[in-house]
Amino acid sequence: MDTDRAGLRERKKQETRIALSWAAIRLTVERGLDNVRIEDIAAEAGVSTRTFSNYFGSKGEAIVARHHDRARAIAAALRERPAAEPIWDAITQAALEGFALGQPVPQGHAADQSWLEGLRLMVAEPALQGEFQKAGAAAEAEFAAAIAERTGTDVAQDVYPRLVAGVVGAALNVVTQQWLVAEPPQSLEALLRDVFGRLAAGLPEPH
Amino acid sequence: MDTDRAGLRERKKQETRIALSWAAIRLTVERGLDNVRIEDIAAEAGVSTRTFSNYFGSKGEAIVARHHDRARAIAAALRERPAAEPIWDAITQAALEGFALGQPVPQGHAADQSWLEGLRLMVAEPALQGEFQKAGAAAEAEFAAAIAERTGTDVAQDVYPRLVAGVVGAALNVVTQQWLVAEPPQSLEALLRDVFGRLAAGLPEPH
DNA sequence: GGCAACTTTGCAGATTCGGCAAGTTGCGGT
DNA sequence: ACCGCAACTTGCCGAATCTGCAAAGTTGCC
Repeated sequence: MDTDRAGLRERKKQETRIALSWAAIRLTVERGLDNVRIEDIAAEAGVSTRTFSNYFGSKGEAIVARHHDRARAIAAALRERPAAEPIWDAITQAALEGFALGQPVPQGHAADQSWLEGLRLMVAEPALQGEFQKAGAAAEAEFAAAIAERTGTDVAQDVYPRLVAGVVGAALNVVTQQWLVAEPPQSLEALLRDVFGRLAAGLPEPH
Repeated sequence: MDTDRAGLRERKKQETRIALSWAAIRLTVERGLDNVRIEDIAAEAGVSTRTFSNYFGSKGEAIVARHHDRARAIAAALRERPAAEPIWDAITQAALEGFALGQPVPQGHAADQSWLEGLRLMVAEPALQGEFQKAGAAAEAEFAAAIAERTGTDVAQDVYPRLVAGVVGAALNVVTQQWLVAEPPQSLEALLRDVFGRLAAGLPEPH
């Protein structure tokens, strides 16, 4: 989390983690999930395969790590929003902040068409679906805690915070997917506002 | 799907599938996920390990198979609801029907305390979280299709059907979890009505 | 009865997973 | 500056999983 305040040790760990995750993503986008072995990812990141296992339990986990970090960033951002702010406004803002941080497309791949195509293939990979969901679920726990805190409810007793957290997670998934696929492209901000607006309105049927 | 109309062949396949899934669940509840090998599950169901792999790609898949089937049943039930019915009523009813079918606790384990305890441990298993979510996600595709059909929207273009499907999936997860943990126990019906009611109301903050 | 389609199964090779012990390196105390 | 501890990396190895392939056993249908 804190890329600044931390010893060399901690920094290096983060670097390896990110290097591994990114290597996993890049190779998967380029070759397809099945054509990437852990060995390749480790080599790409300059560590041993055994070290890979120290960081992630599987290929999927590594690939989804950035997704996971972003979700946690959003949860963290939510805690920072003023308590007086209506909850859906707060969530929308937190999501915007979280998405603003992580660049999903580092380096020079920004407008690369084949990269985008590979990305779409990757997120469509059935074996990764569960992994993405799992990452979201892990973050949802933090969400739920943040929401419980804000609304004075109890995570253990009340359904409310977990329900909102789950719904937000689902919404983020849909937004991410739609953003990736939409033709013509839509801005993340517009998508987020649209989706959270619908949620706050009780998901009325469109007509 | 059709346990009736089908040859002996199809019936046997379903039986094996269910036997495997249930063996996986039972052994996991009793011993814990890490102490169950595919070999054990296959033996329990009276087939070879190779056959296990013909049905499921992993232990996790086998364990969540029933969960998965139920989610699909709910999606199917939704299609049967009258088109005029308000959407949240239809979804609530479909969920009630879907849950009514699958007995999560066959045999004589119904009120068994240690069984319940094992179940809680099982659903808390991190390695299975993703699996559960994945099963839900697979069903969500059918949900989205059903909702799109009902509301005259387009799954590919509109965000609405996927958003609702995702939200419903999240809601079902929360309900299942709450139902399993709630002390004192709450009825599924009450939980479902509560949760879907909140969703339809735009998830207002409790006070 | 007999053929065609489907399912089960054993086997082998590739890959992944996780414990263990040895080697390295950052961090803090003296 | 020095030293010892704790953390991290790594290689090695065995257990477990996954998958293709071909043989053997079943089922459905004429």
